[in-house]
Amino acid sequence: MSKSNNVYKDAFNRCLRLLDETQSLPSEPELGTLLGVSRTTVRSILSRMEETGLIAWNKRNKTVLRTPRPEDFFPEEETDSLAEIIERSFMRRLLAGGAEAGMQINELELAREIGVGTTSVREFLIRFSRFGLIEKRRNSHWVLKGFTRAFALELTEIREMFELRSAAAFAALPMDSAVWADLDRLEVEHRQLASDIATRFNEFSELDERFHRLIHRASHNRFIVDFYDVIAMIFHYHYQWNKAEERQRNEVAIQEHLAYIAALKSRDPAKVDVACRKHLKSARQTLLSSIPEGRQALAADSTLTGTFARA
Amino acid sequence: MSKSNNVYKDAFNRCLRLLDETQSLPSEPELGTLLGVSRTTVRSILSRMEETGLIAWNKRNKTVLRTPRPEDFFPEEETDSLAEIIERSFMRRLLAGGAEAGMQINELELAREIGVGTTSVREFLIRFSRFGLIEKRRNSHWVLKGFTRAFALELTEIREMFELRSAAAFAALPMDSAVWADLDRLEVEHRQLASDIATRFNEFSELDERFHRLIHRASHNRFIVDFYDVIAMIFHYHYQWNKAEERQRNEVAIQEHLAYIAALKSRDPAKVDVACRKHLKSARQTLLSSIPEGRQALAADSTLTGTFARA
DNA sequence: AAAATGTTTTTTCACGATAAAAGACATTAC
DNA sequence: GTAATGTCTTTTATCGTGAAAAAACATTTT
Repeated sequence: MSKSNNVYKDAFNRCLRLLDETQSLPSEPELGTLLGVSRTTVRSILSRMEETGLIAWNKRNKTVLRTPRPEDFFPEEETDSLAEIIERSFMRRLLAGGAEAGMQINELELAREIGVGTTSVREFLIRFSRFGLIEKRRNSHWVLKGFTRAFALELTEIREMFELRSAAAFAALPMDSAVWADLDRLEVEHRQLASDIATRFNEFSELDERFHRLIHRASHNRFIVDFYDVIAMIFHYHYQWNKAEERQRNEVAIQEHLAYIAALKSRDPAKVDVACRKHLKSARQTLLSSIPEGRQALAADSTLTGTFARA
Repeated sequence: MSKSNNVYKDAFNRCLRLLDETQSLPSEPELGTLLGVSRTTVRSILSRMEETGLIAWNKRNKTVLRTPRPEDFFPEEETDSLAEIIERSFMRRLLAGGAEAGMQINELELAREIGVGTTSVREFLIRFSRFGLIEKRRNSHWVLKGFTRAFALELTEIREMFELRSAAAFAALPMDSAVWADLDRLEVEHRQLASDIATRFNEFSELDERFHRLIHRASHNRFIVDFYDVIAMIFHYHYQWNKAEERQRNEVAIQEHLAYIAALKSRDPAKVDVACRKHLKSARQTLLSSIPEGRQALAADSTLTGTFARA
């Protein structure tokens, strides 16, 4: 199968939405920049749009012939990259239970079950290893360290260290820095979400990530910025499986963020420290409460074979 | 070529040294544990030892027939894993000059120049990326961020944060913890090295790593422990290219370590903090002084093609 | 029966091959 | 002459394959 053309399909779908909005298409290089793909892919997209009668295309003249219909789009599941597919599949197994600490991870089995080559699985595991949840035995298998309370505590310890430092650096930024405008925009978004919380509470996780990434960026330290990837990954999946009291939790978090934002705007280091600590403390509580100690197999079908096997 | 048998060759050489020392060989499983390889590899080793007349081997009876000669050993360069070969080769290019920040890294070219498959190079780059020196453009090439002053500052910022915390945790460890004995042993090694510094100054880097790893382990935080890999990698190569005043630098560092050890043994948090800061400060100075700002191509042969190409 | 050796199966590691996607070069249009 | 389009080349992403190494199973020895 060699390589799927998901880049093309995903860009095609995004291009359709663009077409729907603007009713016109720019030049090939411009479209490439807009979609984040090369001209080669842009031209494939335009070819198909011409074939399916969406546009008339002759050199620089691109005329929109009709509005995109649902059936013009590629199915969403065909637009995911292999890495995304593998990650989702792996995380589902990890969180579905039956994945106890110390178990072995079998590359070949994982590859077969997901239906991909071993190379892709290997590369995924190497990339994933920086999250601290798995570990490689030299010349041998991977070992699952498990999504345990210890993991959550170690993660939050670093997070708190990094965020306190980043927040302090943020507050010390000169007033003419562009971040203050970014912060203002995020504040507005927080207020809008707060007033609409009943219907839009599930939009918080995305806003949460943008907010914290903005703060971490003020550290101007690549290791701090990169570490947020670990936090983001954990929270991403955490939000998916822990839906209990989601609305209420998010409501509280928004208020904490607003207090945090106000503290940053005051540029008073002591106030920033207090607001940051308060928010981090409740974030830690939320995460910890979703990891019962002695996390066991939740499903009873945990057999001795499969991706995760007993050591 | 599929896969080299470097694991076997390396284990064979180590087994020869063992044979030379003990004049006998234990059972197959025991030997496997000792050498850190599987029984399959152990049996291959024994087979060759029998063939080359080193031992007589009949089931459990392994009789040593003669002492290993230099020509019995596999050449050292055949015992390196592919990952090691690629890393060394990559770092040489990186440090040899001509590798400016922003340059592209070409997987195919790198693979061809080193004489290995692309998969191995890809996996190396993914693993290496956590060191913060390179960055991947989605669906495209890697970008070299460069071994710059900024990098060194960001690295040491985290290092100092982590080590101060680890040192504090270390000092707070109960007296019956096994680490105190480890610390005592390291202290002795430091004193021995200090008295022999004229001839053995180049042994310091290895001792340095063991000392700092012991301290970091007291944090009981996998992210802190893992981060030391980044520091160790940088210092490893740093020691190789910056030989200026090596002896004097190491002499100073040993004294700082001894003061640091004394502070830890006092278990007085304030003293630990002072000693730790002092050592970290001079470690940072040493690193920074070896990275001239505006680090340019040192070699004149930097062409527009090759592993690192101008963006 | 515990622990070794002997044998077979499975998994990891590394490669070359191939389609997708990016990038470079040549040509044309404004 | 700048910026687009048209064409060709190179690189990246992914797979299947095969040897090295690990692991599992069977048999023998003490």
